[in-house]
Amino acid sequence: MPQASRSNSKKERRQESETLILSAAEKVFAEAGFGGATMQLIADVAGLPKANLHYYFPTKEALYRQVVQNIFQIWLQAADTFDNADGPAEGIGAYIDAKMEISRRHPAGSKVWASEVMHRAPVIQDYLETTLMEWTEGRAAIIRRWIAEGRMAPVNPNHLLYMLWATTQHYADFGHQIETLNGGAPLSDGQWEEAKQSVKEIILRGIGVTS
Amino acid sequence: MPQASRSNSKKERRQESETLILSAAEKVFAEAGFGGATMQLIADVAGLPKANLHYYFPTKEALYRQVVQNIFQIWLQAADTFDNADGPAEGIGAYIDAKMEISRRHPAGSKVWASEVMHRAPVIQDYLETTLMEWTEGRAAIIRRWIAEGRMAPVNPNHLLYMLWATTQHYADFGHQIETLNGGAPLSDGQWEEAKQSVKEIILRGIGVTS
DNA sequence: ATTGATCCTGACCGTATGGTCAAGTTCAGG
DNA sequence: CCTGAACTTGACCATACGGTCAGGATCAAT
Repeated sequence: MPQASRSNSKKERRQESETLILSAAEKVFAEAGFGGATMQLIADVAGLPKANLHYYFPTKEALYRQVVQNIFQIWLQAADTFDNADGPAEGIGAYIDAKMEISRRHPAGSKVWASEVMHRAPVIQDYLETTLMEWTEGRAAIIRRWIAEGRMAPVNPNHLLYMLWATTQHYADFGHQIETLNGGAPLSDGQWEEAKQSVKEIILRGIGVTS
Repeated sequence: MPQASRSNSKKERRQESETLILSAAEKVFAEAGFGGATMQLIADVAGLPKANLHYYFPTKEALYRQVVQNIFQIWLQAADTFDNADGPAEGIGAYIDAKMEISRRHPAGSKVWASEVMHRAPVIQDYLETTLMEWTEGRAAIIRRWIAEGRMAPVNPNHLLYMLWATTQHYADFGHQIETLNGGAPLSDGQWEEAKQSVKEIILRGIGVTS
């Protein structure tokens, strides 16, 4: 009988190897960019021989594509906070919290995403045109409703969303700059909290919401 | 006698060649990243043989370094608007205008800068630690003074600056995403104006300044 | 017209990279 | 215990890359 209970079934080991490789790849792609990353370095970080990587992912591009898609999923997940909200203060506030948390927990992923978009999205252009487009229009509609209901100032929804993305992701993508300006030390727990509060405070007040 | 009046003196031609190469390099580095860019492609874009590039710039890294330094100069130039201002509305408003204009006019440069910082600033770390650090502290002091004078809300100056950088540079670095969400078309003149106004409106209101 | 310095470039070189492969190892299922 | 499929990996290959160089072209100064 198949040993479903054993911790290392064949399927599970495959899953583990893929996760290990994807995690190493995310780091290396974030630090070196797609062009600067090498399969050898990813293999070293993962602690596997290079040929093994090509067993699980046929090409460097396939591996990269998987990394980017994983990030995109996390990115979209933060959307829930927006939908289930009662109003702008709660919805946008929670969205900022969620995205700041992503910047803090997945800085490498954020950088890979930024790099991909900066280079004209060679592998996820279709996602931008479909999923992201729909997501954006949906949230813009919610914002417009809030405005119509007089619950926030009449601002352009798209530019508000861009500001939310820009500001929150900045803490991951430009984390090194922030760290340098912080005297070379990563932001402490308290400083992260302060960052989150600052962003929320300025933006919420900026759209006429008194939290 | 040296032909100082002739349009193509030796010095001028050297200058022209260097500018041509730097311009091509900026484009290619922005589109492919440092690792993905090739000297051959830069040469093709510049319309010169590859060996010629190595005559003016000994290595790929030296060329890249020059590109990054040029961007940094433009970046710092926008600071003037901050210093010569009477108060937060004028100072920060003008700074946003200036940085939005940079995003519009130098999108490639902005991307190169972003890429450099994202990759832990391998070639301009010293600039971050000296020039940028001083610049930031100087502007933070101005903001603190404005706050003390009761001319704006008491916000953390550093996080305000990060927000200004993030939001304005987003329009260059993530221009492709914005373009896609705009139906595939670059922002029109009017849309750029709207973007600028939106950013200024939300941030100025967000820091308690009624422009 | 001569000359020396600067500029230009095709051909070349060593290396590192993405990817392949064949021979071996492991292991679930019978 | 056998067997075949899934997995692992050291050795290898073709290519593309950054960089070099020798020889020629250009041109300001005399």
